Amino acid sequence: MDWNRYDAGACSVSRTVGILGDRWTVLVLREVFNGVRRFGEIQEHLGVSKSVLTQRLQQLVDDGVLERQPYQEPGDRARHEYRLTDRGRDLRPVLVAMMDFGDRHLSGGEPPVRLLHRDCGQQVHAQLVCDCGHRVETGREVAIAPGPGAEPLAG
Amino acid sequence: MDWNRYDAGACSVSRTVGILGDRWTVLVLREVFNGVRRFGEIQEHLGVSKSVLTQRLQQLVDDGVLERQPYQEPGDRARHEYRLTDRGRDLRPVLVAMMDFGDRHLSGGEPPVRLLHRDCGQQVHAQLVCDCGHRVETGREVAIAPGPGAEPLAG
DNA sequence: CAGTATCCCAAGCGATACTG
DNA sequence: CAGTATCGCTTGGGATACTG
Repeated sequence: MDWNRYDAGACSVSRTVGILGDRWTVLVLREVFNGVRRFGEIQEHLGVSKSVLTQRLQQLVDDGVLERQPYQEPGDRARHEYRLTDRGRDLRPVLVAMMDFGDRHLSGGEPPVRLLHRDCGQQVHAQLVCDCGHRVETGREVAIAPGPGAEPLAG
Repeated sequence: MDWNRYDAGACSVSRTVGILGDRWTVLVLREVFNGVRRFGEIQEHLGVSKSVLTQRLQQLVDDGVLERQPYQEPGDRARHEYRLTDRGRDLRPVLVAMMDFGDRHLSGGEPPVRLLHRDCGQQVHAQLVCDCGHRVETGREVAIAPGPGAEPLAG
C-alpha cells in the first residue's frame, strides 16, 4: 500500500505516518529518546519479539531516523547501539505531543513521566505557535491553505 | 495485545498510540481536521475500503475523539457527520507535529499544505515550549523525570 | 448514502531454533 | 548479545453483495 498517493491535501502527515509505521516503531523511538539504545534493553522494555524489533530498527535506519553506531567498552567485545540522527531528533515534537495528549486524557491526570526544561525545571509541552510567536489556542484560529508543493487532485 | 502494560516510563505515548491506532486512523483524523466529515467524502479522499473506514470511525467514537452528529438539510434526507470532540481537538498538536516533520524532511522543502494563523497569516507549527514560556530548541535542554502517576517497573 | 456481512487472501506476529 | 531463518497461526485487508 502506497501511503503517499492519497489526497495531496495534507500528505506530509501521511508521509510521516509512513515513517512512524506502526505502534512498535513509535515505542522504539520513545525508548531511544529516553536513552535506551541497545537491542536487548529495548526488547526487554517493550516485550516485543526479536524479529519485529529487528525489522523496526532496520526500517528506522533505512528511513534515516536512527543510525547504528558501533562502540567498544574496554575489555568488552564490540557492540553497537542505535542513535537518533538529526532527522530523528526532529520527531521529538511528535512524541511530546502524543505524551501531552496521553497525560491530559488517558492518565487520570497523573502523568507517569515528565519532560522538564533543564534551565528552569518547568515541564515541556508541544504548543502550537505561529511564525511570529503567537500561541494558537483554538482550532478556529487556523486556516488551511495549499502550499508550494500542492498538486491538484485527480478526478 | 495490551499497549499499556509496557514501561510505565512514558506510557502516555503508548496510550496515545493506542488511540491513534494505525495509519488509517491518523488519516481519518486528518480529514476531519480539514473539515471533511462525511463517510463518503472521507472514503473517497483516502481510498480506504468501507469496512475499514467503518471500523476506524467507530473506534474513534468509542475513544471519545469523534462524535456522530445527525443533521438534516432541508428537503434532503437525514445524514450524519463525524465531528471532533474536545478531546479530539487536543490531538491537533500531534497532527501538526507530524505535518511539520513531513514538510521538513519528506516533501523536498515544498509543503503541500500550510496551516496559517488567521490573525497574522503566519504559518503554524508545533513547538516545544516549557511552562514558563522558553522555547526548547535541542534535546539536551530536556530531562526525563518520573511524574506522579509513575509506577515501579516489575522485575 | 452509509453502512453491515461474508469471503478469501496476504501480511504480520510470536515462538523457536540457529549463527557469528 | 544481537541478530537471522523458519513456521504456523491469527489478524486484517479489499472486494463484493446486501440492507435501511
